[in-house]
Amino acid sequence: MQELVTPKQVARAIDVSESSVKRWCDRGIIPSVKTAGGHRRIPIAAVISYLRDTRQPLVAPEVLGLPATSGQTRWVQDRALDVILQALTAGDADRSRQILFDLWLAGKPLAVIFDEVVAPAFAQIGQQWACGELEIYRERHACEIMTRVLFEFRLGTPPGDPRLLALGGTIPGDHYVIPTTMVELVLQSAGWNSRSLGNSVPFSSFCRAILENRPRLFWLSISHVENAEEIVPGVSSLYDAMKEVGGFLVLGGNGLAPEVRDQLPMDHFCSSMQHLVRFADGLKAS
Amino acid sequence: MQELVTPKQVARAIDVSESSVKRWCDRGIIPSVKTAGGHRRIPIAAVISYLRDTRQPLVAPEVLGLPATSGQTRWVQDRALDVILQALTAGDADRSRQILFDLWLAGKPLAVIFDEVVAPAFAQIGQQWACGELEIYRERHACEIMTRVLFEFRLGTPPGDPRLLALGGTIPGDHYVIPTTMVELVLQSAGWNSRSLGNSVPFSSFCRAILENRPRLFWLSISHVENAEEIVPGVSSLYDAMKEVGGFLVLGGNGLAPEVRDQLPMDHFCSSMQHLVRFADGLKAS
DNA sequence: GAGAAAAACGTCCAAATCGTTCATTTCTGA
DNA sequence: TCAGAAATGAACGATTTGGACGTTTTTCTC
Repeated sequence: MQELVTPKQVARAIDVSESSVKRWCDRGIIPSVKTAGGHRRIPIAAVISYLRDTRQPLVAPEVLGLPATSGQTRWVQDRALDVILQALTAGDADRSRQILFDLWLAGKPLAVIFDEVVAPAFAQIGQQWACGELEIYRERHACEIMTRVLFEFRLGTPPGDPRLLALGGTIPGDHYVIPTTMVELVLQSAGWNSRSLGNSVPFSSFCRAILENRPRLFWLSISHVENAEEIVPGVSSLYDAMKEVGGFLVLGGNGLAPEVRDQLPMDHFCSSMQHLVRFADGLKAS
Repeated sequence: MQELVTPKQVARAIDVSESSVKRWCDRGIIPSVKTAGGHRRIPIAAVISYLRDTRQPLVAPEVLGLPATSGQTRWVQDRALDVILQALTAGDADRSRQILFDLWLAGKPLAVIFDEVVAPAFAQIGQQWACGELEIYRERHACEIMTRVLFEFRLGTPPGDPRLLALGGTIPGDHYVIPTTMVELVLQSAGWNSRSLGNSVPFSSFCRAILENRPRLFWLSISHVENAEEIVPGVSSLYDAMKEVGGFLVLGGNGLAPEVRDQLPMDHFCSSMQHLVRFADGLKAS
């Protein structure tokens, strides 16, 4: 735990301008020290006591909850996975939110956070669960917590261009909410008007959704396949529908065996959220 | 999303003069904090609870970054069910949120809103879907929208007493997120520290969760029963676990046949969210 | 260890907010 | 109905705040 933080961090944490924090430091309202070069460093204890004095709520505690990010400090990225894994399996929602929010404040794109922290964390949780090392309820609770945190992020991203409609969801029998929510979020943050239609939607109904809403992009998040023989005809029908409305079909998720994947008609297969963003950006440009 | 707002913003949002807002802050009618320089900062939560208490209309919610309101609360209360049904089946997330937020601002308790608007709406949606009058994807999308709106409400309710731990979830094969989320929310607004452990959790793992976390209350939201023969032994094991930790088991949901329900050991069966609140309040008192 | 990118520095200024005062409007009870 | 009390909204100079700017320090990378 870092003892000293910068005025910028304090400003974000208590929702005032950096100028004010600097002024208060200089006036001694917030005790601070200076580096040899004249940069202010504020002890966390000083921030806490200031907040107590003014009765102010800590607007963004996550900024102070972790060691200084100061932009690109490696520390957070390297340890984020370990720390969030621990928090998620312990059912600590606040800490999980804190870690992701801190990365976001540090300027990391959502796609990177999802690829490098969230996805690996749940891969490991899934593995531990499969090995019997982790109680099922802890795995479920971790999913529940992450779902909530993702929804909170959703509130922070501005609505996308209404003309860039992206729809998607999961196929019958696939109840994993997190991946399709991540896709929705990532596309939204890339400027799309994206909405997940939900989990376990039959192919035929997806087709109707496509024909009725005419999205420019349609995604399928495939984490689990219940009926293998339905996949090929189902995806084919979606592909045909997308061609009819002049849009593109994107698939993703690690529930598909490679030999099945090769049989499926699609415009793109995304092995990561960052791939998806690149493809979606290319589509936007055209 | 901005946590703290200025008196001027509040004044514009509820269409009163800035002077009045300042006076209310100073008198404590609207709790507020001050910056080091003496400027007032008002937590949005304080504004909302003031509006709820005084039944004042929120004229310009966008100033505070809040969802739109119709302003016509009376009209909304009468026709809320019809209007939200229409919005949900049309996939209009903003309008659905607006209706519920209007009701909430008008001072309706969450339990009442859920019992009289949300539950009937989804009952009807489910019926239309079963009759084939409604595309499946529309039903799923409606669920998706409601899930998101419910999570937004979750942010508005203060955290409960940490000693009043309530846990719950749904049984294997039950993937309905909305009811268990509503229970979590209602208990939270009743002052409990409640968390849904997730969907489709095996009974044995629920037992572990109970023994490890020792909740005072445990709920099961039963919307769908996959294996009828598992129910009686499963619920019995939960009941025994709750008795071991000195807590109470509550069941709810319309997925249970009456003859099955009578065989199940439990402390209370809740046919509505308002019943649940009453039971939980009684528990709190003791 | 040097070069480059990012963050923080100090300073300045327009805009916002402060506390106060004072008409005006609204409420209340005889 | 009307006088007095209470609340509201507007106006004022003094103070605080937030953002912009070019310069300096820190951090990252090679």
